Order: sequence, then C-alpha cells, then structure tokens
Amino acid sequence: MTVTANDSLATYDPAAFERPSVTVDVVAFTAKSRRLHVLLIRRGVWPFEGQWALPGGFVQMDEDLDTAAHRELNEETGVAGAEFLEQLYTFGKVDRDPRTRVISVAYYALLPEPSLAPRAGTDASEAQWWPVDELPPLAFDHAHVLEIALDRLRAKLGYTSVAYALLPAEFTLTELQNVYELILGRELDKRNFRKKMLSTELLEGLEKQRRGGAHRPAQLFSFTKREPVFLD
Amino acid sequence: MTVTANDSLATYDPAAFERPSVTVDVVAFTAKSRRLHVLLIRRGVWPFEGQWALPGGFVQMDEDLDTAAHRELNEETGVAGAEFLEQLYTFGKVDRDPRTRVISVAYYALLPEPSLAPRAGTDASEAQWWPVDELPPLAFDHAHVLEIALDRLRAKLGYTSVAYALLPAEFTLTELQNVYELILGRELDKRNFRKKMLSTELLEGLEKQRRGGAHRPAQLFSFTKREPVFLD
DNA sequence: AAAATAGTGTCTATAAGACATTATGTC
DNA sequence: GACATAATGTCTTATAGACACTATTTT
Repeated sequence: MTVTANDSLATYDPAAFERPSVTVDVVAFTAKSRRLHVLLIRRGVWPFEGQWALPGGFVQMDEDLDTAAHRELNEETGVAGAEFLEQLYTFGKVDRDPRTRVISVAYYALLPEPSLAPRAGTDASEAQWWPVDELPPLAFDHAHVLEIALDRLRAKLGYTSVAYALLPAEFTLTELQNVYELILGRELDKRNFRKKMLSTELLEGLEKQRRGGAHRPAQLFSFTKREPVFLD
Repeated sequence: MTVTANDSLATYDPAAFERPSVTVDVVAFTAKSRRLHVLLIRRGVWPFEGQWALPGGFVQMDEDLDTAAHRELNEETGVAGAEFLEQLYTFGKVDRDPRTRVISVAYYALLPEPSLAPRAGTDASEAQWWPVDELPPLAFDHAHVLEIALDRLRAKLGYTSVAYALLPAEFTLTELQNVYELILGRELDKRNFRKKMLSTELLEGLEKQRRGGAHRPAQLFSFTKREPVFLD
C-alpha cells in the first residue's frame, strides 16, 4: 500500500512527497564454451563512465516491472523475449547511486547459448558476454547484485527444472550435465546424474541423435515442460 | 543501475523523468492460540477506507528499505525491533493502486507470541492480529502479497531455522512442534520430529523445566543461534 | 584397430516415515 | 490413583553416492 491509513492529508496529493527513482537491472546468464557467462554493457556516461555494468534503466510509468526488465534487456543488448526472467531482489541502499536516490528492482534471466554476439543496443555503447569467474570491475553495487543472482541460480538449480532455460529445445544428457556442472562449479557422477534426471518426468527421449566426431552418437532429449517445475 | 549508458541527456537531470511512488508493506506473522496470525491495520482514508490492509507506507529519501519497513511497522502497529524481517518481493503492477503509480517493496516479519495487543500507531486507526485462515477482505493487492508471504514462510521453515523467530528465548519441544504444525497446516509425528530437531546442532537443552497442569513437566530448550541457519 | 564419447547397474550408507509404550508430574 | 502431557527406539523404505566396464560411431 502507499499512503498510510491516517495520513495527515485528508485527500491524497501525489506531489506531496519527494520520490526516489526506480530502475530495473537484469543479470542475464548463459552457458557458453563450458563456462557460465553474464551479459554486461559498458557505460557511456557519468557516473562510472567507461565501466561495465548490468543492463537496466528507468521503469516507465505505464509499464509493469517485468515488462521494464524485458524492454531494458532488449534495448541495451539486443536480447529479446528471454524465456526465463524472474525477479531477484530489490536494492535500495540510500547511497548506492551517486546521482540521487535510486531503488533498483533486479531481475535475472536465463538464455540458451546465444547464436549471435549481443549487439549494442540503442542505449549502450557496447554489450558483451563475460565469464562469471573473470569479471571486470562493475559499476554501482552490481558486483553484489550479481553474487546474489548466482546464489539464487545455484539454489534454484537444485530444486527446480530451471536448467531447461539454458538449453536449446533438443539436447543430450551430457549437455544437460554440463549445465549443472558449470553452475554448481563441480563435477557430477555421470551414472547418478542420468539416473536421477530420468527418474523425474521432466525429460522426454527423442527418436533422434546428435552425431559429431569419431564416437558413438548421443540420444537427444527435450524437456516435457519449458517452465520451472519443482523436482520430485 | 539507473540512467542507462547513453541517455540522450549528456548530464543527468534528476527532474527529467516522472517517478513512481515507492512504499514498503509488511506482513507480520506470529503464532498465537495455536493458529498463525497476521497483523493488519484498518485504513482511515480513501482508497479502501475502512478496509483492512497490511501496515506500510512511503519510503523516505534518506532511509534504507529495511529501515523503512521497521519504521512503518512500528508507527502503524506499535511493533518495534522485529528480530526477523526479510524482503519478500516487489509488487509493481501499473494499476495496483488507484491513486497513482505505486511500487511496493514487501517484507515479512516473524514475531514471538505478542504479550501485548498491538496498539494502533500514529498513522493507523486500528491494528489487530488476524488468523491467516479467517481474514477479512484486504485492500489493494494485499491478499496476494499475503499469499506469497505464506508460501515463502512455509518453504523457508523446511530448510532453515526460521522457527526460532516465532518463539521466545526458551521453549519446549512441543511448543516448537506446534509452530511447525500450524505453519505447515498438518500434524507431525512427535518422535520423528524430535529425532530430527535434536540431530541438528540448533537446539540447546537447558537445565530447566516448564510446569503447568497435572502432568509431567517439559524440558526447556533454546536455539544456539537466533538467526536463520540452513538445516543440515 | 584406434580414438572418443555414449550408455549402463550394483552395492552401501543415510535419511524419512510408520508406529506404541513408559515416565513423571499435579490434583 | 487418575489424569495429562513428556519422553523414548526399532524397523522399513526411499534416496544419494561411490564406483568400472561395454557400446557405437568415425577416421
């Protein structure tokens, strides 16, 4: 709610209070060359000019928060229609932005391996995928935001099917295992992994194979539901 | 972040954009007479005048979000210094408030059984504990907010030690079990519950007993850490 | 036939759940 | 001694983890 029950004003006056700015910032993850990557943009203006930052920007008066997150991601990096985009946390420390009071509603997105390099959007001078374990210094409190996003992604991987959002429609069990390994940062046992995955009803075996290289081809699978589902 | 990298403005002008209002709302839970309760206030002004709502109000320009949540809870209900207060989710649908665009950062708080009835604060005409399964109609999207808070509390009870925040410093195992049962909404097996709880290192047995009524007294326990801890 | 990745099963340890009786205080 | 709640252990089942060899394709 907004105006508390008994404001001293008998009627509501929207201009009565000074208001903070509200932005959305997006932590977009993808799995690429066996490493987890995040999409960053290089800032063109003060403050933190020339530094890398999360894509994001002002929430407009006539758009929902989720819509704003999609829009900013698209405008600044060219990534449109992220299949998975979820609110992460709202960061509102008084001094997190040197310009004025800015409250940032952070989102995180999961994307299948990008076939195209991100193009710099209309608002960003440059957009680029960075491996999460080799990041440049980040503007504002974005290093902190990113850490929280990583924690959430790791946790969520354990009890939901979010991995689907990092994979294309068809994939091999080895590719699925790679996604788990690169997010969790440790190796998993192949037999146990497959046993567990196939015991859920999340995967559907296809009548197709992926061949590539001098070895046995792998069966392709797809997720029965491309939406997050709780495991077990 | 806030202003995107290449705003059309070369320098930042804080007055350039129309801004939404930002509020905090607090879902305060307690365990009382074997039922889970939420603290609501009755609104004194339009909109939803006379209806029940979550305590909350404007975030001030010079206070952090957590601080604002503590302050509003105190001002509107007299509850000060909640031991557990955690951000829940940010609600920002364009039309969630009939007055103007209002983005609400929701928090949830856990309180030990209140010894005093809540007093109406300076801003609220009335404040009262309501059983979560017998709520009055709520203002704004507060019924939705409350549902999300309940889901979160139930989930968190399963994998952390949050129950400590709903209990006084010293309690019996039966009291602890009651808290679990009333949040989860089902009965638990006494022996299994105690076995599991005592196998964690969360509880410390005290050399004290609680007597009351014509029966064997119960041993008192306390939590070793009064902060949320992941189980196992 | 050599190389490379796919695919498969058993055994063990641990955790979760079902279940009933005895203990100790008050009145 | 009647009553009321506290306290306690075993067995079964399900789940997680360690562990090594065979299968199939390309070159």
